[in-house]
Amino acid sequence: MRAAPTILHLDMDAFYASVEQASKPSLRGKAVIVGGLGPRGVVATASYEARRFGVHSAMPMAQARRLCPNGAYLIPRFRLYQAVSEIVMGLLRELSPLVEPLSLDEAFVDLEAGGVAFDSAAARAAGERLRADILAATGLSGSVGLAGSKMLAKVASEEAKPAGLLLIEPGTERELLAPMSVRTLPGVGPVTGQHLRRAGITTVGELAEAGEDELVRMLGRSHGVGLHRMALGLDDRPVVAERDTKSVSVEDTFDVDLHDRVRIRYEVQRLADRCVGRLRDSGHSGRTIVLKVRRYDFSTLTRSETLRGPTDAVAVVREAAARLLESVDTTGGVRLLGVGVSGLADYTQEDLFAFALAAEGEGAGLDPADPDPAGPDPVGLDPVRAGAEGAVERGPGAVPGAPAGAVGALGAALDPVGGVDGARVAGGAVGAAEADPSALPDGPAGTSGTRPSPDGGMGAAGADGDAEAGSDRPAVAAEVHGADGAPGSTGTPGAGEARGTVDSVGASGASGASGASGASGEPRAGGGVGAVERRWGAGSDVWHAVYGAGWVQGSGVGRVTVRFERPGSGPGRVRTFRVDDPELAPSDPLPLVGDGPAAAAG
DNA sequence: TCTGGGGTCCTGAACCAT
DNA sequence: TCTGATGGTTCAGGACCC
Repeated sequence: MRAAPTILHLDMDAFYASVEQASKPSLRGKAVIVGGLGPRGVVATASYEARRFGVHSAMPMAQARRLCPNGAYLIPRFRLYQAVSEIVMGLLRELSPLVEPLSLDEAFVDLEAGGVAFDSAAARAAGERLRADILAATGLSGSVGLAGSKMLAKVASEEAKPAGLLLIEPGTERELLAPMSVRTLPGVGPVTGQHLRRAGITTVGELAEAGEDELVRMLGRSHGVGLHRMALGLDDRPVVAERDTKSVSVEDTFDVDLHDRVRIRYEVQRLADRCVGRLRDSGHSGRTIVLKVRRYDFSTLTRSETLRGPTDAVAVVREAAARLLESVDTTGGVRLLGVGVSGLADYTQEDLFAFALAAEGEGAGLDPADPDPAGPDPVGLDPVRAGAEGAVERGPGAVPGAPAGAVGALGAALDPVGGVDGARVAGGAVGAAEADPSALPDGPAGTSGTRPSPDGGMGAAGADGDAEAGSDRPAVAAEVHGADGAPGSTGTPGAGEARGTVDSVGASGASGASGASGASGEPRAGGGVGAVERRWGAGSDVWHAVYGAGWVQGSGVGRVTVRFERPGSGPGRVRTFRVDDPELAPSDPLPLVGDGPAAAAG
């Protein structure tokens, strides 16, 4: 707690939704909801227009649709948000070397460390200047809180929202905090809040009066002491520029609960592959492997295993995850699976055992984690080590069609009864014709998985996968209703079994779309040389040789509807083309302002 | 109504070594 | 050798955050 309000907290307003509105002028002033579009999706961000309908973050998407049926529902485009975030963080670093990012849209800045401000007046001026600079550089608004501690700066920015600045003068904090809800304090969520309410404590003032001993008794030592200090406005935590990553994990929620044990094992393997890919990207190895299982009733359990030394070997992580799975009862169904690695080291210990195992198991098709060791791994190599990112990331998402087809085939091949899972995937998703055989876990399944799609035409909507597999482009699927009355493309939720990650949300839209939209095209893939029909994901950016930049508002029945507008323009006109119009091509997002994020976002 | 994904931190139990 | 105290590590679960 310092004597001058020189800790700044920046919070961008409705960040994802604001970026989408900035990038698509026709959505400005409209209710925009960004999040997962699958049947189990939740809202990541809602624009302030959507919040007026009662839509808010973490709300189930189905509920949001009921509250705001005419909103524009969009899949997150994290690459674009990241690019915008980098611009904002760059502006913060001009203020001080001590910048502590909390997420893409939030950060603390120590203004004293930057020599920018040592008193209230200078801090306020710096905050105002920052807001103006962010607006000029990105076209977006952010809210700024200034105080003598991180906690109070965060409270201040929350109070300042939207598009404001609030400075809490040291000495006034207790008075300011006293009437506020206990939920205002960081660390008080729904559970603790309820706990406190039952004890008759609803405001920060009451929390301060309760006394440390009482809070320790109720909440435990660490939480109780910390919360009491917060209630008194005491917080000495410094702004920390660099924070070490402690764990890396990936998880998928399935649109339909999984029952088939073979399928569950297969998904765990794929998650292990993706997790190792992420681990290596971050330059880490890790000792503790964690398996997470959320069951049909939403109960969650974790199982972990600590190895003798850190590893980043696919085979080792796969095997450990498979062992952990054996100790879990999945009767009744599984809605989520996750694999994580903690106990990170920033070096990779050469694990000879792992190498031996990898060479023996993955190369020779003897991977003990392979559900069908008899079939040689079509990839033939550690997909991560070999740099075949597609194989790793393809998964549920980047490539809705491929894995769905693959998985469906797996289910169908291994479940003589017809495998509810497999059957549904195969029926809804499709794209088997485009499914990369390397995505299949074994030979026979691969064979059946690569049969031509019976749907044909738009029925193959789910299969945009391979085009995206090797690209960094996020799956861009969206449903836009009411933007100007153009028909939105509503999928058939639940028809597929795509999962809820970012990319898999795309998959969800795609597989569910079954002829509507949701499938993204083949960005930079060379125009899909074969007989593959091009498909366009609603919300994705395109370029037309005559009309210029636009974005896909919907597609179906061999047609794609594009709205031609750019961040700097007014709302644009809508035109419809054949999906194979040679003058229409996918493109990268345009910069929101000037030459901003586009290049970086590409 | 029906609950994402990727994290961090804390607590308590069990186990082991000293 | 047995017992108890103590402390570190591992494991599992839960709460919270964005």
